[in-house]
Amino acid sequence: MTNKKIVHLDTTCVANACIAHRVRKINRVISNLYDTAIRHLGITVGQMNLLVQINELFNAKGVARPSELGPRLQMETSTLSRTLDRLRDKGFIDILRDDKDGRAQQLHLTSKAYELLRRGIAPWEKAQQKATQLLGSGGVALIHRIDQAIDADS
Amino acid sequence: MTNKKIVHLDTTCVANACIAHRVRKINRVISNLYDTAIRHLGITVGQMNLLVQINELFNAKGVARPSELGPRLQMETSTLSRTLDRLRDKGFIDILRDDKDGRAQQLHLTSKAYELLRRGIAPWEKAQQKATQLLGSGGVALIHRIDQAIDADS
DNA sequence: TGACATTAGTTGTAATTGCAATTATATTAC
DNA sequence: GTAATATAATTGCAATTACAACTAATGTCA
Repeated sequence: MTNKKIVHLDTTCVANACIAHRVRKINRVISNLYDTAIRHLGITVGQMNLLVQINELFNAKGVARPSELGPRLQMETSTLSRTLDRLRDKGFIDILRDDKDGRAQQLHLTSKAYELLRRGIAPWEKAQQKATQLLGSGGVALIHRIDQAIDADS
Repeated sequence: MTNKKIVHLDTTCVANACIAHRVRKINRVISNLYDTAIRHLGITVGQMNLLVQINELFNAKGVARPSELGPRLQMETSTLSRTLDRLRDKGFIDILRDDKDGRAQQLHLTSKAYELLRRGIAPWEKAQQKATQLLGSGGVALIHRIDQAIDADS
């Protein structure tokens, strides 16, 4: 009297092995950690990271363009476009036409954005600490390695 | 004549270290891989994984309820609720009231869902292979460990 | 039994994400 | 120099995600 149940389809392999399933789950948990930590600033992790990347690009090259942010973040142009709109509507960036190239745009952080980033660093660090605890130092190192592999691949 | 540029704010630490930034980026790339592989089936990775989890729960316990899927996937009830609605609208599941508990529901895969899962396994394997190549075998193992750490934490 | 708390699920609102199709500008090739 | 091609960004559509506030049913305890 074993095998009482009729199993219509065995999906254990997919269930146990699927990388996408796990990555998406990890993403939900980690993103939530940071979103919760900075919610009181009226911004999400995605938005904060975007502001940071704009700042990095600007500091490194003197100019930040959407066309460079997309590949850097492995993000669709359309997604980026609308996230930038939202950041502009919230007063965190100015979106200017590029003189040299009529198709392109230049992104500038406003003083409100600098202020926000300054205030955001402490709560970000707390979330980062929790995430590190959750992932373990090996996990964190690995996330960085995977990230580099993805950049190299693209 | 070094330091020509005025750097308003140094965000290199956040830019280089942020775990959320990387996890979200990895999620975009990996999810895309699977979505592309199974798009012709008219379903997304998220939906396929949900069907698989419903099947797993059903095979293991004889019944699959939303209230068990949420914690299992680290997903909000509200998100789950609407994803299930969509799967029902597409004809992949039946959502029945639970006799024993008037608040709860029982989820049943339809034959259309079983058919879909059978056809989905081959493309899933191809995506899985690409993902494994991208992450490396050590990477895959660590993703699993992180996933377990998250489950243990909750 | 009846009040209070807990649990299961839904709905309003908003952000993130991507595909497909489109507009507008710039570049290349002939 | 014009035609074809490539690049930058936007918009329509749909799915994923979560918080907050809600309804409905169950469980507790006094």
